[in-house]
Amino acid sequence: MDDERASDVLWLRDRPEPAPRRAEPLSVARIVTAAVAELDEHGVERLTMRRLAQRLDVTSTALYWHVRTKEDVLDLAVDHVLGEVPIPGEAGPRPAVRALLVDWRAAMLRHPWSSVLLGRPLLGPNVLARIEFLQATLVRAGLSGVELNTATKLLSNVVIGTAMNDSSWRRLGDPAVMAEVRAFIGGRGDLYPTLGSSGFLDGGPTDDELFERGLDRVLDAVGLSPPA
Amino acid sequence: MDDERASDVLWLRDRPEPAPRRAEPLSVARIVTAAVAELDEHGVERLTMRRLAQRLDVTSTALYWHVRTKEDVLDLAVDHVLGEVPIPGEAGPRPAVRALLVDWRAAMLRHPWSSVLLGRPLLGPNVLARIEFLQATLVRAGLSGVELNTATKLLSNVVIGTAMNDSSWRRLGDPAVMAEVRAFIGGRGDLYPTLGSSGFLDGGPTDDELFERGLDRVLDAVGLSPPA
DNA sequence: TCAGCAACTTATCATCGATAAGTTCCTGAG
DNA sequence: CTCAGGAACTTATCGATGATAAGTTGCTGA
Repeated sequence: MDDERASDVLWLRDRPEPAPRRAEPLSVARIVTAAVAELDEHGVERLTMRRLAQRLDVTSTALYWHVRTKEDVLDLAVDHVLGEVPIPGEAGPRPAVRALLVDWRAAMLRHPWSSVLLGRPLLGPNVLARIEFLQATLVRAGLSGVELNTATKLLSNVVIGTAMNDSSWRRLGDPAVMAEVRAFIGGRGDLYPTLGSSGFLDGGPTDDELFERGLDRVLDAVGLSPPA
Repeated sequence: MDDERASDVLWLRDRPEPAPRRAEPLSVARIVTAAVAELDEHGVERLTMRRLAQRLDVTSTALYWHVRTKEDVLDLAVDHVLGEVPIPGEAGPRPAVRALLVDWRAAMLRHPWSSVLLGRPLLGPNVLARIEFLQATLVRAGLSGVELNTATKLLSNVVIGTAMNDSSWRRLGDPAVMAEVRAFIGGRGDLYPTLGSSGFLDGGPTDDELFERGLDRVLDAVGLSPPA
């Protein structure tokens, strides 16, 4: 791609082959799809404009025709992940909110790199649509004013926090490393007596169960009528 | 530092001046302090091993004597921020937990770059000490088993989520940009009817107030005896 | 038919993280 | 007193990376 030199001598150079006729032209959509795939496979630190271009069979500079910076690509990728979150249909406010948030978290955990990229303001259309739905549903449940905004922020914070935490643990995946961590903390009973023996690090319910338990508590606390 | 060429001709080169006698030698602690300062001033994307070295009046490669990679520096910087969070003294469980979490959030918002770096597992001594305190206090309040771990995760997730969200909004600080965002969302009443009119983006209580309100709800929900 | 623009490629930068190979100064054993 | 040796640096250098500038190509419509 970026390499591949031609001869310096004019007459020895290959004639510019029939030009393979690009099947489908590049587009922002294709770039984003490729970026998400690349991120899923190799993680955020290995996403390079060149690697991305290679995957699309283009030179890296071609990307800049469709996209202004690499950051644009990352923003688009994050919003793409949120596009995977289904917006609940007809349902009572509580089940609707619960489903939205559970799926939101699940989508982020399917793409663990996405939580690393939450640093910048989330303003993509997919994010906004989900926050709009969240808040609209809370309104439907009778919230308003300060209570409404408290609940909106609290709920989205819980999801983002959990995605952040759980996916970062998941990212160090290697069970050997995980065992090392447990051994380190468990071995320092002087410093971490509670953490070492509470089952916080191992055993017990899965992340998902703990999250859903916590979420139900928050939904209660926020004033969404408890499940029948 | 890294530049500054000498003559190629041996006899024309300056004699190696008296060697300014380094006052205090480099150390991991000094590196971290400088890193935090640099991050506070210029943000995460401008932290460079060279800039960091320059601030310490050393060449960039000198840093690698004390630190293995740049990531080490970032990990240390994040843990340093958590070191600023005071561990509450004698107090009832609820006020203690509340104070810890409020201060935790405040520390992260004082260093808005820190939330961007939460991607990796938090295993520094300062983080662990605070999580240990959190969980120990919850035990003191009577929690145990699944309830305990649910509460621990939920509470830390709420803090991390809020730090993430609020600091990313704060980071786009420029009121002009903020106004632009508001105008964009408010102008799309077709897409975002609720968000545009709920005061979610502007007016009303500050981030801090909304956070503390939400936190109190969660503390209730988690089974910490409500305040007297 | 040909001007002109969209959609690329080639060439090239400055900058970055990191390694390898010196260099210098201080310390302590003899 | 000295001098070996290691701690704490510096110089030189590498390959990658994000990004820009300046071509090049081929389709389209007047």
